[in-house]
Parts: sequence; C-alpha cells; structure tokens
Amino acid sequence: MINSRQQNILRIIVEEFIQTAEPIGSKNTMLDSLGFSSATIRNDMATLEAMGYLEKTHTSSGRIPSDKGYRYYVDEILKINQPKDTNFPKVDELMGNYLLGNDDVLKKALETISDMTSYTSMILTPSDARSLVKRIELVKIAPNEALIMIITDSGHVEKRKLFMDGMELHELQKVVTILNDLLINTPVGDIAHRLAYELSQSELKEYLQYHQTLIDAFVRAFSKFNEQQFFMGGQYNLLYEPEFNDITKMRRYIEAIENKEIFRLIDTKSAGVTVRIGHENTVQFLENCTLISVPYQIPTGEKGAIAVIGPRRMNYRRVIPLLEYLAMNMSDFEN
Amino acid sequence: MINSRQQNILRIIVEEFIQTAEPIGSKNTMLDSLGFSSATIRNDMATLEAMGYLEKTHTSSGRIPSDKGYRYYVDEILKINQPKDTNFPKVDELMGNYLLGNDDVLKKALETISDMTSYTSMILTPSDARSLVKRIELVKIAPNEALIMIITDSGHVEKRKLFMDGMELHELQKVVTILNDLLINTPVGDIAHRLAYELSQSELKEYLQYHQTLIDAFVRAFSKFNEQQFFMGGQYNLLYEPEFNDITKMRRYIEAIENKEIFRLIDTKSAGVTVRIGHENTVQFLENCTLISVPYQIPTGEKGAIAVIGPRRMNYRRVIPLLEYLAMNMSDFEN
DNA sequence: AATTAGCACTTGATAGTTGACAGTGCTAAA
DNA sequence: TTTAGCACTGTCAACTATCAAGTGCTAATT
Repeated sequence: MINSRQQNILRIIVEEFIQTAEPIGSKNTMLDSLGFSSATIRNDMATLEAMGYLEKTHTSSGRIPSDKGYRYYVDEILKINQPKDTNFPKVDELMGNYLLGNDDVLKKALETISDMTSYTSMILTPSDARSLVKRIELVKIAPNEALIMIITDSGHVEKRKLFMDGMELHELQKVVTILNDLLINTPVGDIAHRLAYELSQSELKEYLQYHQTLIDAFVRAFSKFNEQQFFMGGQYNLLYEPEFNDITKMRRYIEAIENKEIFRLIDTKSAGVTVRIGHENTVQFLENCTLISVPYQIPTGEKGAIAVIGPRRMNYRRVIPLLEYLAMNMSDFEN
Repeated sequence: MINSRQQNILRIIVEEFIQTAEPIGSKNTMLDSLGFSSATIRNDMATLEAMGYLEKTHTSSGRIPSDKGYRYYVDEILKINQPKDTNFPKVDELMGNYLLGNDDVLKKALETISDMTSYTSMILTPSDARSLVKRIELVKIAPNEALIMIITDSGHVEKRKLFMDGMELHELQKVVTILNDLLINTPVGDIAHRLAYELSQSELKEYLQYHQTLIDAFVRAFSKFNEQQFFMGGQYNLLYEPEFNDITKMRRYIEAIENKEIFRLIDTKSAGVTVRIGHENTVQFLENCTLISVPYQIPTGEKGAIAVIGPRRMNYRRVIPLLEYLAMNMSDFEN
C-alpha cells in the first residue's frame, strides 16, 4: 500500500512536525535529503493524504500528520527503527531511594517523568484491597480522644480519631483486641463483609453491636484502602505547547485536569503500553493530545498505571521506552 | 478630603466594576441614581482620579478603581456599611463533620470556600512541632520488613518502612521500647535535639548508636512533623475571570500556583484578616489580584492560615466575613 | 458657588483592502 | 517515472475608514 519512499516521507513529516509544530511543505529541508524533486514529493504527499495519513490545515498549506498518520508511525515505523532504549539513570536513581515515604516516591517519580518528557505525568495507584491486615491499634492521645489505626502488610496505615464520650479506654481496648483476633491477616477488601458476618452470626454479636460508633469509624477507614489514588505531575508543562495557545482549549484542558476526569481514561487492564492518539481518546478535549499509559502490578496482583499526556505531536520515540522501563521497575517496587 | 458624593461615586464604581469588569463611564445607570448630571459626576471622577482613587485605561475610557481606590473601599466604606455576616450554614455543616479524616476536612473546606467565592482558596497548616509524642510503635508487616510509627496527641501519624537486614525483631522492639520511654510526651520539635543529647550522654549511648539506621529513619520521620503543609482548592476558578484572558498572564499565574510560590506570600503572623490588593503583594504576577488571608491557631499555639486569592476586582463584601468566620471555627477545630 | 448643557476631541474596536508569501495541483516535457 | 513551470488559493500583517463610548472644557444656568 505505502511504498518505501512514501513511508520515508511520512516519517520525516511526523518527526519534523513533532519538533516544529509547523505544517511541512514539499520543499522542506529534510525532505530534500531524499533526493527527489519537490514535485515528486508533492505527488506522494497527495497520495498519503488520499489514504488518510496526512492532512492539510487549508487548501494551500503544508501537511500535518493525521491520527492515522501518527498511528502508522508508532505501529509500523517505530517498531522497526527503534533500538529498545533501557538506559535511564535518573529512573534507576529514583528507584534505589528507599528512604522516602511511599507517597513521596510517587511524587518524585512524577516529577522525574515530567522533567524528562516535559509533558504531564500521572500515576493511578493500585487498590490496597488485597493487602492483609497486620495490626489494629488503639492509642489514647488526649483525655477524651483516642486514635484507632489499621496497619497492612503493604505498610499502608489508615487512622480515625475517636471521641470517647462516656466510653472507657479499657472497654475500647477490649473491642480492639477482639477485632485484632478476628481480622488479622484478612485482606482489607474482605473486611466489611467479614464484619457484617460476625455482627450477624458469632457470639461476639451482642458485644460488638454495642460499639456501633467504633465499628462505623472502622468500616469507613477500611473503605479508604480500596480506593485507588491519583497523582499528577508537571500538569502545566503542556501550557507552553502551541496546541494550547487557544485560550478556550487551555481552559477546557485545565478543567479536565482539575476534576480528574482524565484519570478515568487511563487503561489499567491491558498488558503493556497503550497509546491513544487524538480522537482515539473519544473525549473531545483530548483531540489534540496523546495519552500513553502502561499498567504495573503490585505483589497482591492489584494493578495501577503510569501515564503521560502530551500533545498528539509527542516525542513517541522517547516516551514509550521510558514508560515501559518505569512500569517494569514499579512492579518490583511499589509497596 | 473626599466628600460624601465622591465617596458614593467611588463606592458605585468599585461595586459596578466588581460585577462587570468593564470601565465605568459617567453616564452609568447606577450613577444616575445619585441624581446629578453626568457632567457633575464627570467632574468628581476627575477629582477622584487626581487623588489617585481611580484610573483610566486610556484617555477617553471610563474609570476603574486603582489599588488605592479598592483600599479606601475596604478600609473606609465597607467598615461602615457592612453588617457583620456570620451566617454560613455550609461552613457549620462542614465543621460539624467529624467523621472525615483530617486532611479530608481541609480539602473539603477548600472546596467549600472555592464554591462559595468562586476564587482560589488555600490553607497553610500549622506546624505540628509542639504536639507531644504519644506512642512509638513497631509492627512487623512482612518477613523482612517492619513499620515504625510515631503518633502524636494531635492524631498525626508518621511512618517509615524498615528493612531488617539481619536485625532481629525483638532487638528492634527493645530499641523502640527505650525510645518510647525516652520520648513520650516530648514535643515533636524537640526530638532531634533530645535524641542527639541522649546519643552523646546517657548510658543508652552505646546501645542506641548500634542502631544507627533506625535512628536515622526516625529523625527523618520526625522532621515531617515540623513541616507546614499546603493545600489548595478551586485553583482554576480564576481562569474564567476576564483578567486572565491574556494567555501569558494566565501561564505566569498557573506556574506560580504549581510551584507553590504563592504560599510564601501568606501572612500567618498578623492578627485578623489581611487584605493585600494588587501591587501591595509586591510580586508582579499578582498585580491584578487580591490575596486575603487570616491566621488560625491550634491549641499548641502554632499558627496556620486560610487564604483566598482572586482578582483585585474581588467581592470583598462576601469574602472577608467568610474568612473571618472560618478562621474562628478552625481555631476550635483543627487537630 | 455649584451645577449642567453642549461640543470638540481621543481612543479602541471592527471590518474591509491590499500585497507578500508559502504552498498546492496540474500539465506538459524530459 | 520524474520533474519544471505556472496558475491558483489561503494566511498573515499592515493599513485605512468608520463607529461608538467617553472625556475635558467652556459658557450658560440656577
């Protein structure tokens, strides 16, 4: 379908456009290097346009790649040309740093990605639902207040403050001891279910029901473990891309970032890198953007994802290997 | 200096401009209600401009308030006219909600403020340095991993993961017990100092030095307590203000938000509400904005602050009482 | 002395015109 | 199959004319 000269032309147009954001004309310097006259190039360009790989912004403008053009570039051209790059010292350095708290590592990772790519980076953490409860702990922190904490084998801690109106500390302590015995080494995701069962069945029933407030605070805290968290970095790198010179597009985009719509678009299911170019994202405000994501997995089997969002005119050659490398490392690391 | 008709004119211009963002001409509907001809108004406007309360955007435009004009409005006109509004059911509802975790309350508060004002809201939390250590806890979470947690009387928990290469759990446990005895009810801010002392002086010296890794993780975790945290909400409400139609201003502003420059401008020292109008903020990117902040205090005496940032053309009449009310409530509430 | 009517003048915003420029498609020749 | 040549098209920036909104000042009025 596409002959090799045409493929070269397409490649050059994509790569030039990625750099300059300007439509490419038939007498472009790079295209000269192919050794054909501009008329020849022009003919091929017309053919490529007819096949849907290129577009014009107006009748007499140069060409820019279409979604289909980028797609071909990513799927066909890069696959062949690209020596797998796995040399990312900055990432290695990051991953070696066990001294940071957990969230801090994620934030640092995002910063690194954004700096390296100058796009926006995102992490969707895996749910902690399959982690096991390791300890439930009660600490009195003030005359009338106690803190209840739940600790999992992944090192995740959730806490609630409890106001002990009337209740005695040792009473509470008893309940906590019971809960500990009951729930230790249970997956967090099963707790609500398990508690409901105990409350309806076991001999503890009456005893526990008496402490309804406590149980409520509990279930609420547990539900936190199930939630996936979102983190984002370099959210504003994109603002400087010419795509966002239009102020309404800019506003639309920023809004999408703020209300986290964007996270719903991240694919955690598929294996390996997913590249969604322009309209492939189905949402309108990303029609000029590309979203690249790659899932990673923690030991419990739960999945999260790392993603980069940038202009459709994105440096695919650099970003894709970087994400692959990161996801590989995160799978070892996280939690 | 300013006669009462002029004061009325200034008031109307400020309030009209706040609503419309359009320069106000001498034949404005509101000004008609004063019962003088446009020529008279025009004369007064010229006087007000000469005194520095008004500005023109160009020779033949209507007037807009200057920084000094807003200042006069806030200090002189509002003080007299404003019946103190202390009826904020949404805030009451928020404050009544003890079921949320601590950070969640702050986030919720920011959301509320931003929704109510449609500006950007910020909270700078007080340092937790004066809180007392209530418990240090060690939990084994995996064959080779333990979690060390520090719990304060404010309900703040910091944790670090520990890799026990070679160390025995009961060994670690012993150290933690010692630390507990040593540090309980000590203010977090004094810990580093205290530990250093113990390490150099007491009989525990040799024993503790042996566990340097642990102590390091420790000190690092403690330093977290001293940090003030920043939270922000409705960061993009401002984007829709006509002040930000200019794309470079918008970028500059967003950048300032992202890298938290903005928090350095918040005043936690002064008592009561601080209003900084336009150039009073000294930084250039806020020349068209007003920053209103009010400090609040937690029981330990440490201070944080709530702030709202919006266009200079801000609804002062609503925002100032809201912030005052919030700060009052936060002082009861936080931690 | 304070207010107002009237008018000349200034500015920004809008729409239309023009020419230079970059690029195309097509035809005919190599 | 490739290329030279040329007519054609759309964008962009600079310039012009016109209109509306608003001012400042002068002279008349209360």
